[in-house]
Amino acid sequence: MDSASDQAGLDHESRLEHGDHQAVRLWLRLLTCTNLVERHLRDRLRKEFDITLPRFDFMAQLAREPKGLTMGDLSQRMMVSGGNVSGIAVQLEGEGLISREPVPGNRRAFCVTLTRAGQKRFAEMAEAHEAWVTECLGNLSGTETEQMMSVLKHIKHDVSRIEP
Amino acid sequence: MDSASDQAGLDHESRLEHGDHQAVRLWLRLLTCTNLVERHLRDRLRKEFDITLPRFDFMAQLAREPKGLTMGDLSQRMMVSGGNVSGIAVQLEGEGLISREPVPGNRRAFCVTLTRAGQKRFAEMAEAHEAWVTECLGNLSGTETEQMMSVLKHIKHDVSRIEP
DNA sequence: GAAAAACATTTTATGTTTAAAATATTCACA
DNA sequence: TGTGAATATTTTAAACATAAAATGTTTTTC
Repeated sequence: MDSASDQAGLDHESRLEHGDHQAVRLWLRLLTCTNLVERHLRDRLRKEFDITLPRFDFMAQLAREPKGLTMGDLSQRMMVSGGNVSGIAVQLEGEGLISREPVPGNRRAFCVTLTRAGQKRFAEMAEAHEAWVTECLGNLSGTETEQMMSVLKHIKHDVSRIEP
Repeated sequence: MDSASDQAGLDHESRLEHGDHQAVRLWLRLLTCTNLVERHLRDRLRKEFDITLPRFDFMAQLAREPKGLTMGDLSQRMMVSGGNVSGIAVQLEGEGLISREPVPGNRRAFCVTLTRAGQKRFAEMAEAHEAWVTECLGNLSGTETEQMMSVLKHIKHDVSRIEP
C-alpha cells in the first residue's frame, strides 16, 4: 500500500515542489481569472454608477422577474444569506429603487419589485455592464466559449454531488 | 397619453429575453461555478482546521517562498488590499504561525516568514486542501483541463489589456 | 382546537474586504 | 543638502457576509 500509492519515491519535500498538481493549478487559475473580471466589473460599476456589485446583482434578479420576488427567493438566487439580502434591501428601498409590499395571502413574506425609477436606473447599468462583460469575455472564439460552458457545467455537476 | 402609448412593456420584456448574450451567460456561469468551489473549500477549511480562506492563502504564499515576502509582495500576490494583508498578519502573528522581522537595509519593510509551527500547520492543511480541490476539479478529462487552462489564459490576457 | 413544527424575515454580533487617509521611510535631483 | 515624489505599511470608515437568535406567521398533528 505504501509503495504503491507513494508517488514514485516523491517525498514530502519534493511534494512541495511538484505539489501544484493539475487540479490545483487549474483551480488557482480559475480563481485568479474570475477575481480579475469581477474586480474589473465592480470598479467600473462603482466609478460609472456609484453602485456596488451586490446591489447590482440584487436589482438584476428583480429585473428578470417583473412579477417580483420574495426575500427568500432573492437570498437563494444570489446565493447569499438572508440577513445579507435584508440589509441590501433596506438600502435600495431607502434610495427608492425597489419597493417591498406585503403578499396578499401570506403575511410573512414580502414581494420585492423594482420601482419605475429602479427599472430605469437598472436598464442603464445593465447596458453598460453587458458591454463590459463582452469586453472581457467576448473575444473568445465560438469554440472556446462552448468548451468553457461545457467544462464549467461538468465542474458544477461534480461539486454539487459532493456538497451534501 | 398614458393609457395608449405606455404599453411598451413588450420592448422591455424582449430586451430581457435576448439580453443574455453569450458573453454574459458565460460570465454568470463562470462566477457561479467559481463561487461554488470557493465556498466548498472555505467551509471545509473552517470545519476541519478552523481557519479562513484568506489566512490559508496568506500562508500558502509564504510556503512557496521560504526566504520570506514583504507585506507589499503578499498584497500583490494575493490580489487584495494592503490593509487586508495587514489585518491578517496581525492575527497570524498572534497565533505564532508567522513572524515579521525588519529588513536590514530598509526600515519601511517587513520580511514575513512562516514560523516552524506555521510550516507544520500549513503542511497538514495543504495536503487536505489539495485533496478537496482534486475532489472538485479532478474528474475532468485531460482534454477538458487543457481546454480550460487555455481559455482562462486567453481571458486573463484579454482582461489585463483593458485594465490600464 | 391547542401545542408543536415549519416558515419568512429581521436583528445582532462578529469578521472580511475595500478605498482612502495617515504615518513613516527612502529616493531623486536640482 | 533639502525638498518633493515615491514607497511600505497601518489605521479608519463603510459596505458586505455569515451564523445564530429573535420575531411573527402559517401549517401540521394529535
